[in-house]
Amino acid sequence: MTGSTENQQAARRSDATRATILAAARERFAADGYEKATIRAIARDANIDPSMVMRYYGNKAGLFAAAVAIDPGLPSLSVEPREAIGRTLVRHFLTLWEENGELTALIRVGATDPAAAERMQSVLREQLIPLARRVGPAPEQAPARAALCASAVLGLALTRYVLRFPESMALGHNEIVDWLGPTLQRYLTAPTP
Amino acid sequence: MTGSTENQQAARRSDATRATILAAARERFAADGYEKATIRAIARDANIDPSMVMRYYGNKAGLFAAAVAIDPGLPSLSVEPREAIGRTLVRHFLTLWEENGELTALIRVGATDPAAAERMQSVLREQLIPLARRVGPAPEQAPARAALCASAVLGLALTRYVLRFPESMALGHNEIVDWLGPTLQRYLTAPTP
DNA sequence: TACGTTTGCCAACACGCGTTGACCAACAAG
DNA sequence: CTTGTTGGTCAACGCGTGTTGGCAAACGTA
Repeated sequence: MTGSTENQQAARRSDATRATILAAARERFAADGYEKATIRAIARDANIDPSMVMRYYGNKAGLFAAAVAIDPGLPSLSVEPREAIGRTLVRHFLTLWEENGELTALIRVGATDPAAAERMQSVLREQLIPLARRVGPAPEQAPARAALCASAVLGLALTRYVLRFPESMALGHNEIVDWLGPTLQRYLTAPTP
Repeated sequence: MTGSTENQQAARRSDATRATILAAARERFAADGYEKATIRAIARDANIDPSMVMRYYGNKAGLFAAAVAIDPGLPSLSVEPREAIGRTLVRHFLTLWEENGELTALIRVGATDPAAAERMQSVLREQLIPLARRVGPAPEQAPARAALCASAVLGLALTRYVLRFPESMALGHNEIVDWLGPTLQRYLTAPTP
């Protein structure tokens, strides 16, 4: 409450710099992981001084938190036919992954940083498990079924976007949907084997 | 040739230290990744001086290379019935992963180090693709089918041993084989969807 | 014009890193 | 006992890191 009429923060002159830093940070974290993505390198990419990063984001951990603060919300799947959920999910994750590299950064960093790993786990807990509970046969199996789906999707992301196996990068979108779709469908809805 | 009768290297007094260093290095690399697993920390675990690591392994890269110098050879699958390859493969990888942590280290480091990533890729090329070519329907599809298998297996390893999702760690061995077995079986042998 | 705030750059700090070379103790051979 | 080799410790180097505080220019306002 500043007493002024403006309720939300006024647009500051430095917002452009803030955004530039954040964009450079996202690229560097996605490409190099946490330790190798140095503040100096990010600042060099953004054409500013390293001390500006500290001023605007506090410290390196704060920068990373701001860089990966996105929410990969699942689409409204309630309108989908139950037999197509697998394919729809794969398509959703595929486009999600290709259009913003924060998710690649999250895997790269999560491989060594427990905090980032927990952030990924929260997506599992708050989105994938509830979905499995809605569409699956037995509610108490939802965590296991969701975990299997996560392993399938993250496995593809790992080989394709992180490790960059040529054989995995060569797969076309439709090919991936055709192969992984039935897998997720089975993990979610098939009876216990 | 030293002129002595012994042809192969004699057992040296320092072999115990060498082994201790290597064991500590494996644990640290698996737990922390390449950058956070410092030579000083590894030496502290092994109760020796950091300079010994340099003397015996040259430099940090050499230490890591020695720590992950293992060959996850596939068992002789030619004797297996063709319909059980999926389940057999899953069981094989599962035991492989649990009894030596080098593979976890390889994923953790491969997430940020291209050299380690290439080492993983070589397993795909030299073992999984030939297998897919032997058991699959169309030889030219072998790389794609093998890449899908790798994504399934590595995805489970990622969520279970690297990110350590509780929901993934809670899965029992038989449960994993029952769910992932048919997936690999389909990736390897099913007709193109 | 004068003044306080914002935006940015520069130089430096303390720290931990990989790595090196000098030095000492234990052992084997003469 | 003497001598050369091996196993191991210690202290230090150069470097890059995250982080800090001071100072100069640009800006908005009166």
